[in-house]
Amino acid sequence: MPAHNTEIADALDQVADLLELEQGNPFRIRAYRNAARVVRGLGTEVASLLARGEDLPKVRGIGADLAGKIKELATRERLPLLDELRRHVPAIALELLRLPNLGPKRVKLLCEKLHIHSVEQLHRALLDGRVRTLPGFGAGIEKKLLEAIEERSHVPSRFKLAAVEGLAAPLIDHLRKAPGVGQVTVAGSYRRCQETVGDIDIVATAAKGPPVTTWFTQYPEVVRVAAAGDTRATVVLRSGLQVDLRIVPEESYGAALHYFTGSKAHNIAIRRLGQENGLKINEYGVFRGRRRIGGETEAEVYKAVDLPFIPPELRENRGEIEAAAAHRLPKLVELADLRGDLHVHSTATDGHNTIEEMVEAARALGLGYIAITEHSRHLAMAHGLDPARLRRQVAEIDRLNAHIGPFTVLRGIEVDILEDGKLDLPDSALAELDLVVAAVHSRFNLSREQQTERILRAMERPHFTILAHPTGRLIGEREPYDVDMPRLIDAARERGCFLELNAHPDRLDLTDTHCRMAKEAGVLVSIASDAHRDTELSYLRFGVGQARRGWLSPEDVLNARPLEELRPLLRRTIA
DNA sequence: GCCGTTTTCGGCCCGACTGTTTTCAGTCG
Repeated sequence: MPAHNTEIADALDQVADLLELEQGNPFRIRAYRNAARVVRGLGTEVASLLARGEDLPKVRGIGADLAGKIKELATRERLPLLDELRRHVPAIALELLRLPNLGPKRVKLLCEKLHIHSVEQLHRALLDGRVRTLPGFGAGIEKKLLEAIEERSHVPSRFKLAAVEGLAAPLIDHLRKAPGVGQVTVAGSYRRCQETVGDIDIVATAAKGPPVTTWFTQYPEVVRVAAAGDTRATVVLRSGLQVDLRIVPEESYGAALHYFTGSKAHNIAIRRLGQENGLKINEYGVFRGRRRIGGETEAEVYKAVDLPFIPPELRENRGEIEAAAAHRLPKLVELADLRGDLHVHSTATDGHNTIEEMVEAARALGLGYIAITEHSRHLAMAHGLDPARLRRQVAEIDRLNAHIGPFTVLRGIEVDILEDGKLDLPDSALAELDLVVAAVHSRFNLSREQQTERILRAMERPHFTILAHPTGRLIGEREPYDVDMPRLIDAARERGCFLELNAHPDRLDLTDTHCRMAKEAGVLVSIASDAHRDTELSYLRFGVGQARRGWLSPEDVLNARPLEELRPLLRRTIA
């Protein structure tokens, strides 16, 4: 059984953790972390590359040794180095490393001096006052660790974008009223539109920092102030979300925003470029010796290293720097590029608004068309449509289209893909429609081979247009079902059908790397809201964020096309 | 562990905050 990329990446990260605990060479540790990140973001499974007799792509930072280890993990699923390290380091050490304020040094002390073997034991040792007797520990750290252990059980470790949006907006409003504050911007993974966010980073400008950090820590939602200095502060909100604020002078705004937007890997690569050109780049600006040569805007930071501006969503050090240097950055899709939405529900099944209400909401967003795609009969709990009810809905849509003016409702369905790969409605019913969105809603636990075959068979059906939420995951709640995405993408290209990027903030699949694979294969992506009520059409913004992370341009997006260009593409799938 | 138009050895991004250190180590981002 060859290993998946995520498993390879986890193993490499674990090597890094273990080396850290052994206080190994920090640059060696970084090399392993970097390799883990590269493998995780790779479009293709390493194991299938090797099975096809191909080699790993050449990536800066992965030399002969790491490439060998990655291959070994992919094929043999074992790594002698990892086994060896595990023998030296107790398993609990890895777990303790995840706690705040515990790094390799303190973890080592805990294990060696207090013989801690579980988090519960640490908890007891903290309560007994044994921990504070160790060098480097004191009452302060004791308190923080106790808080962290007690908090751990009931706070989600990562937050979905939609949740963060709701928490960040009022905080930003609060900060804008701080004494002497200028700009206030959310940076970090939130600005990069990562699908989940561990904490939020805010960059603010002000001539004097302390009044702003004080104002910040007095925000009513703050339950704990983890740190507060003159220019930075960290708090935890009632929701459990951690917020870091950084205050810089106005002339450093761009450099600070760049620095705190990350990603870390992107920043390291940019700083390194600067260094090669004799520059020092930090959060205060770009410096040649002591002379500051830029940093008021992000564009100045990039200009200093001879690059054009790189959009935040691309900043993962996954080739964007090389692409920028070669002037081959994609022109990324924007929300305003979307002309319609190809996955929308109504009250006919499990939606909460009528088709007319959904049309009004779509119009208000500036869209020109939506497809009504109800569930099919197999999804009984959603009161899915049978052929007769579908026929009646089609007639209703035709009547509606006659008088809603410059807007079109497309006749669609979200048909279930049954376990054997058949679709839940007969071809005769599907033939009446403008498009058929097909989805897996059952039997998520099939083997990779079976699940892939099931979907491939469905794709062969004559009216199959779009594969909805292609991995079925619910972020933080349900793992994706096991499916060979490269094979699905290949099949979609051959078949001339499309993949959905479901914009619901709980789903957001395709993932960014899968979007990029689809783009490279020439398979168009439908960014669709899957709205079940009128307010959810605006979820398209999350889909666009994910699409941008996947390097998609307007021409890669099915519903960035006006209706007259869309229709022939949809018809092409009616084989 | 990686890498090279200064180098195949000796570098490797850079700074803030905390605590218990009384001048800085550990941790974090």
